[in-house]
Amino acid sequence: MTRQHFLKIALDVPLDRLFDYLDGGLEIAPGQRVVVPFGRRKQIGIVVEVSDHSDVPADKLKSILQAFSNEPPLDAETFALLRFCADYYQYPYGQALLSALPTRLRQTEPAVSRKQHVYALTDAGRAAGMESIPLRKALQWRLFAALLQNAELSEAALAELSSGWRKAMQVLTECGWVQATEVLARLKNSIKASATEPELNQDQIQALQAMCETQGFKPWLLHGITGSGKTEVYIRLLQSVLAANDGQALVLVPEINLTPQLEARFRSRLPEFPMVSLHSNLSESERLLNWRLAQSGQARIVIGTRLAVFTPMPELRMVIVDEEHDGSYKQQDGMRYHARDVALMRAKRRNVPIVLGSATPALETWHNAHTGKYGLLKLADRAVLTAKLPNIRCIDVSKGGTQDGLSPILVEAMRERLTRGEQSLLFINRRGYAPVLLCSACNWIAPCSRCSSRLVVHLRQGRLRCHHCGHEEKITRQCPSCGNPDLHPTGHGTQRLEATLAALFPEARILRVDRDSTRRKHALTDMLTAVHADEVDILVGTQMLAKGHDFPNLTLVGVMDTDSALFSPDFRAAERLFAQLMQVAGRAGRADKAGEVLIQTAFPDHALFNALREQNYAAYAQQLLQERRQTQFPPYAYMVLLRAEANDYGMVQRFLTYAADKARELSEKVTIYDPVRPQMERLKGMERGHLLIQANSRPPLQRLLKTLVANLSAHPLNAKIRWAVDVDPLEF
DNA sequence: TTGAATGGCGAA
DNA sequence: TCGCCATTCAAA
Repeated sequence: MTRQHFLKIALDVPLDRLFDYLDGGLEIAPGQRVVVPFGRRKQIGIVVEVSDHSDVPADKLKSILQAFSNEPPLDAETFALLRFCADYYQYPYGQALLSALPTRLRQTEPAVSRKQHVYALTDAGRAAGMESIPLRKALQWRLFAALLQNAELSEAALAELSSGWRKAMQVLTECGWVQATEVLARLKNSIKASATEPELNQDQIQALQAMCETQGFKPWLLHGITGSGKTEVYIRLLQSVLAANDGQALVLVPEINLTPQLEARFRSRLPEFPMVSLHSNLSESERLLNWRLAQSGQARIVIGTRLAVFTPMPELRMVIVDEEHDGSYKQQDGMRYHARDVALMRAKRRNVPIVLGSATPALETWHNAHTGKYGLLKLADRAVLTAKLPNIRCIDVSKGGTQDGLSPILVEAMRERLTRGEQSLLFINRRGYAPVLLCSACNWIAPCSRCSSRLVVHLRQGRLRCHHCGHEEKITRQCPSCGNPDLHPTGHGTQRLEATLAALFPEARILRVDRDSTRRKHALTDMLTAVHADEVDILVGTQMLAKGHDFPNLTLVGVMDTDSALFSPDFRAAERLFAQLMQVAGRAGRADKAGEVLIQTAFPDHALFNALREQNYAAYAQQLLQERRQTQFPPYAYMVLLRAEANDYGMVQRFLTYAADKARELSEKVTIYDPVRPQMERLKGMERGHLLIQANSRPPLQRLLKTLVANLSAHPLNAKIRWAVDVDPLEF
């Protein structure tokens, strides 16, 4: 008689335990994906362990229905990493594990990813040229033209050109002008590089030397301003780490927008190392394919957004987290992990180095670099020696003097750029026309019905919009409170600024870049291309423009209104504002032209601006850290936020009060504050509240949370309200 | 989370 | 007493 095996299986259910199943006579290994009966439905599960005993009564055990034995199993390292995360972030293990997989692997069907191809012109095609395509075949023309511009095009890229590309491409292939290559094959024999290697400066050389000398786990903070050549350091590092063996490297970037840029640069400089990207804009099948290529070790470089931090990589030798201070690394629902922190943990468990790159590191990181926990490497100079740091000045607007939000000095500076044929960028962090609709008679302000926020005026569409819940209504002419027909859009948004500028500089070509104007697919890329082609004189945009884009002809950056962040109750507001302004300032004068940054503020003497003028992150960070130490905020304390929301605040309050009492009863060396309402009290019709828990070290917090979460799950209000534990919260 | 089981309560 | 809804509980 064969020995009975019990399978401990992780399921996508909100229960922090594994479920035992019988193997049904199948040969099953840990890491295998299986289909099991659960209640009265089917569920996908991952076998975590094969054991020869079970504590579950025999009559309760069921057999698995199906096993996907031909799929490569999930490795032990990934299990361990997600087990750690599930514990640390107080999230059910099964859900943590399943949510780290591509969607295709979370379905009960076998996961097939169709073979992907890339297309490139053949020599014959190149020789034949565009002329050989019949004039009337417009689509073939477009495809051919695109292939002339790009060495190769993926199916995804082609699908963006036209949905009917396959047929036209088939004709081109049959003529022998175009060659299709399977993606896997291409991974093995990549195209040869043509890009030249720039000379390194002294800082870069030293940084590389330091990093290459160490072995095993070592976190490095690579601190360098925009344009100081961080990317070049990454490239050289990847070269040296990957060339030595069959290793893999993981590169994280904050936003999808930034992956193509970095990817293109890596591809041209590191052609010998097959690379895949992972982010949520990929199609399901593409994501699965890339994930599998990483899992099999064929992809040597994986570049992706936060979700990529969990990608199985059997030969992982190095991790890079670019713009490590960026808040996008924090997952804001489900398992609320911070990808930078998970990456650090992963590197530590794997015993490999990790590089955190930033011009304005998170204070947590800066602190670690100064206590010696991380190695600190500075890139002080701009890598291109001719490029100068921008000149940053504040314009005092405390005594008014602005017209439609613009000060004469800023207008004059813009006029100068116009006459010189250079570009200006106005940075304003408010989209829409005006942030409020105000009644001049009774001071009524148009509110959102579902959130505790104001409706934003979108004049062109004639609508009022809530930027928090998406609620929309028509602009009212009459005040619903006093009947006064004189409602005024008040304050300035991107649309209004655009209109103001159009009136001020009728001859200028103005482009607005915000979430509204870039909603269309590829809109952002098209706009950036236009800026590069000098088809734009003045750019008006939100923080979207702050990140990662290099505009060589841009010599003036105007910053409109950031004062609210100076006095925000959020203790991280100043840190974030500084990072943001540094980043926008970096847009000015990157090539051979000196840039100028003008900041309109009513508080020109604020310490933040003083530090910014000198581009002295270190000094300002030191000051902020001192404040944090005095007030016992992170990084001098560890925080956990218990968030709760329900239709009725009474329930939220009862739940949080219970939680607070319970926590106080359980706590050792932990501070429990009283439940409070967040800045956004109501969101999408839900009344919100939260409870802050704080301690000087992590272990007591973790111990408390474990019991507290178990208690709360058993609480009668558990089902009635939505609640979540946010460990190391960024937003309050 | 989902789905089944339980129990309260108004209508018949 | 029936049937409907809301609440509670188990899931291997």
